[in-house]
Amino acid sequence: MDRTYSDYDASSQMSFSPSDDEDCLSLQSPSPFSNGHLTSPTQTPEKCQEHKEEKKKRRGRSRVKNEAILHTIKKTRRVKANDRERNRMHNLNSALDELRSILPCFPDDTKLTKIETLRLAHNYIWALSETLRLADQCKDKPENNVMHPGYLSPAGPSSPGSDAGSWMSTASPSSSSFSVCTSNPSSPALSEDCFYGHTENMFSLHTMPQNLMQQHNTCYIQYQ
DNA sequence: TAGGCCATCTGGTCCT
DNA sequence: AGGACCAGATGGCCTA
Repeated sequence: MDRTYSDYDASSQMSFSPSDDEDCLSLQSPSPFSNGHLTSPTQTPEKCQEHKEEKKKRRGRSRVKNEAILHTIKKTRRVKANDRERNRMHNLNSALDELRSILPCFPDDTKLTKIETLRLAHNYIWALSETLRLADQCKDKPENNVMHPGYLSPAGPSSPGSDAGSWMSTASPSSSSFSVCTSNPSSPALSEDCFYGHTENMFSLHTMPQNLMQQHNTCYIQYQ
């Protein structure tokens, strides 16, 4: 069972060597001569002076020991904080791994970086939402049974309303602009570099929508 | 070898 | 008071 810091503080006092205890006791507890100063009639002025110097030395030693104890306490707290921080980061990484595992179809041999994972997840969510939105539109207008959402085509949207390049991009929104992605401010940003350069980390353009068709009966969506 | 990514440590700040 | 969270620093590993 772990000790709390206060536990440690208390127990650390018990870790003194016997001589430490003796020093502390002699400084803190009443001496046979009472109240910490010499009242014995047998004390000479010389002995009194020696005793004062001895007390001064002991106080000095005690201060050094107290500083050492504080240092030890700080060090112990730091070690525990480091341990917690390590665990926290491990939990964060586990969550990222879970996220990676549900992002479809990236090659098993290449692990998405953290930033790629987050951006891909963002774009994936956006694409799912967009697909559902289009499916709802199709329900409302059954006569329009063929749709071509623009984000399914590398060439860009087929109409201004079905916009936005590719949801599979992991590019930074701050990276270079790509005309396809600028038509809808709510869509994930996309860079040309990413669109053409990082696709080895992504799944096929058509994979996700086909899955979605099966899952959501969005059978009106067709591909070229 | 430079640059990217990552794990870890660390001190500060906020929250309970 | 103690834990959670955060951001900066640092060093190791890998790749182009």
